[in-house]
Amino acid sequence: MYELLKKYISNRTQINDEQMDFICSFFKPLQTKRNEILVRYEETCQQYYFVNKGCIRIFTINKEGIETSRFFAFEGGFGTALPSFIDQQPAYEYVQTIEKSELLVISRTNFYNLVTTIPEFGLIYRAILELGFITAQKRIYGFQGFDALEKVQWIIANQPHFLLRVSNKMAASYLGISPSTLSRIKSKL
Amino acid sequence: MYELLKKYISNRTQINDEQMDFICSFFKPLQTKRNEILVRYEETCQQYYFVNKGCIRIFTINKEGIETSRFFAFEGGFGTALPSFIDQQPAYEYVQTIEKSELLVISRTNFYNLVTTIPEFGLIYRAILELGFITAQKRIYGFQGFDALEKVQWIIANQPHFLLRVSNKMAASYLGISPSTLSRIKSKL
DNA sequence: GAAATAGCTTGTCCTATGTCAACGTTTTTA
DNA sequence: TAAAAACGTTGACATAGGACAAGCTATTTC
Repeated sequence: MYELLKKYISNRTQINDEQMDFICSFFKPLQTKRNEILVRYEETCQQYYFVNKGCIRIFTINKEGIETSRFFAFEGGFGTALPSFIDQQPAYEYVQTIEKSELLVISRTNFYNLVTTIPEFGLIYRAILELGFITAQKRIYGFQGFDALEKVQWIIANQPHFLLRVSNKMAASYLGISPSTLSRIKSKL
Repeated sequence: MYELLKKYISNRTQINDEQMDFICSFFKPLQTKRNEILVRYEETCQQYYFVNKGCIRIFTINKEGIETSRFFAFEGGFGTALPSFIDQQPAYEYVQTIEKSELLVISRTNFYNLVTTIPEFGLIYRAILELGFITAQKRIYGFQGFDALEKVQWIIANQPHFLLRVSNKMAASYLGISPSTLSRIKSKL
């Protein structure tokens, strides 16, 4: 149950078994269904999710009803409505499992307690933030000034499994192009 | 010289005068000219910059020669080629002062020493990363699916001084629209 | 302070991509 | 397993905004 999470942590910092088990004891298993919503728009996010199996999607819907996907967390990754989790303001987004999934959930309180009391876990959080920041930057760079074809090539180069794993519609809403355009581009390679 | 920096720190964490002075002692003043480059493409970034006066721009140039501006730090803000600073890979971007500026510079080594040894400074770094992440997210949301007019309205709402402070060309390259389009939109409000 | 360089504005034209619709296929539900 | 719903593909059409160029203005440099 905790193998992936332990691997995630031990890959990023040195930590003894006792502390590892202590950390894991705050993560509770959660089974979810396809398309289950974990955090709703305007809800304040109180949990951090680790994906053991399945996939989490973070997305939003604007006033015209258009969906934008912001982030996908697959097996072995963390995901939540991080801006809301951090500053405890209502989320401008939804958190959803797009497949039947198996998650490990930690409450915000316990998460920040671990960050504060266990320096190694503080490092983990720092690494999450650093990586999140770098990923967001790459996405801005990756998309700004790119046409639709270049965006698709970019995602293939940077996240090879992405197009195989998520639906056309969701992929298009992540890339900021219409499903029709994505479909046309894929048909030409 | 150090007023703004001290204000930045004391606004974000509790710290005594002695530690404050200790922290400040690692920041060295640097005068720069208009359009001076501080970090070049493919250089590995070794410094963090605090803006006392003037303005830092982070930007990149793609293979077709098109500039994209990623971030502007004004008086009282931090800026650097953060992805490169964090992971010590060559930067895919430039750091530049777009006006005659007065900076306070700290080396990466000293910066991370402070982060590690002074918990309050660790909190400052965490706050920088959290804010950077949230800002990047808002930008992705703010721009995805927006047309040119909406982008301009967005920047006016979120950074009211932005269009007054930077050139049309740079503003356009930040918004991901052409200078012509920005000019046309501004003329209609 | 004159010359040169860079930036801003605005017109014309053109293309990439969105919208809409029709049809076929896959997935879900009962 | 049958019906319904959602999704993917493709065609026809419309349009936002980019490219380019010309002229004007502001800024820099010497």
